Amino acid sequence: MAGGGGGTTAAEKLIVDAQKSTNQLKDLLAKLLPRAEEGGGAVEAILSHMSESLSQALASLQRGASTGDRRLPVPPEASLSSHGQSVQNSGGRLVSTRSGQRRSRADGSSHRIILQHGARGDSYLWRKYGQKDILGARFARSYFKCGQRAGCPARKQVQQSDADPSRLEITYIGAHTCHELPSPSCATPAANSIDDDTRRNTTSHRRLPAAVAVPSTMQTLEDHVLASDMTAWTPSMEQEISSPSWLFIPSPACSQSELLSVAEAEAEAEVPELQPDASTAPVEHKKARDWERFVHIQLQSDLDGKIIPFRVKFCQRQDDDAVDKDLRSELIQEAGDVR
DNA sequence: GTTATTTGACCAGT
DNA sequence: ACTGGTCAAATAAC
Repeated sequence: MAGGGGGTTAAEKLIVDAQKSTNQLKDLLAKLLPRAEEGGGAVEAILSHMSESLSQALASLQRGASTGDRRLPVPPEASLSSHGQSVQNSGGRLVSTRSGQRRSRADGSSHRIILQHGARGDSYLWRKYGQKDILGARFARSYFKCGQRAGCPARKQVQQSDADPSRLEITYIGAHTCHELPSPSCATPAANSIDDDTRRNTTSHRRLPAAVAVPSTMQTLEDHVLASDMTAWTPSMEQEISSPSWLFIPSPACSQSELLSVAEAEAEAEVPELQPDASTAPVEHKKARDWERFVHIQLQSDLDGKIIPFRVKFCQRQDDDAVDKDLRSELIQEAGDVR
């Protein structure tokens, strides 16, 4: 690990925080089981929190002991949201007169997460605003802005790994300022309480094939927990994957291209599986009431390139009376595998 | 008509 | 000069 004792301690606290969130997820799922559609948004919120905590943990590790327990630096809002004025060039095209289009990420506010197939990403709503071929890379890089609330400076870049096309390398840049917005509302477009911005941004649903917007496959608690989405999946990426195998929870936290590509993939996939890593295949009891699954994620430092593997364990113990479902979730750092 | 995505051009850091 | 990041017009989808 690049950091010293101080940074590591801070990261540990954040990871514990993430574990608390997963426990909340357990409670919510148990309570909302009969009304799983309404509960989906709250689950999304908790998973978002988990993701955020992990992100901050990584940032702490990157900073090391010298910086103590400071929070993630938030990029100056103005630098991301003020784009200056535009003028028309000779061809009639609007040419921006803004300055500072390209921003440095040397402030450490970025971090990369590598997701494999089946691993769940964050649950924010992202809007794609660009795609770029990168020199020396087989796959284009996609650029996303947070679309959850206007003005949120958070961005992410998604690129399919050259070495392992089954991996998505996701770089998060900037902190979300949309936390105040209750995610459950975001995830339930039908709710009357959501504000106009949110309602506008959740209309990506309308472009979905109806069969995917409300998939009949999402009927059980296990389905919800095991469901995975690809948070930055573009059609071009999808074409490169020969055998997609994931199930999907419809959520406004995905862009149109994400939903559509997953929809197409879902049509081809026979059985939803969550086996992102064959070396630690999940112990599955398909028909039994007890089951457990693992989702593997990796965090990679932008500074030293170190990859820190984690796995999230979901398991359920259910009594024979089938009244109390005991869904557990646990975040586990996979020791001895930092590289 | 509205909204999201695509894509070529622009801009700035290296 | 090259390259990556962003903008915004054009296009697609609904």
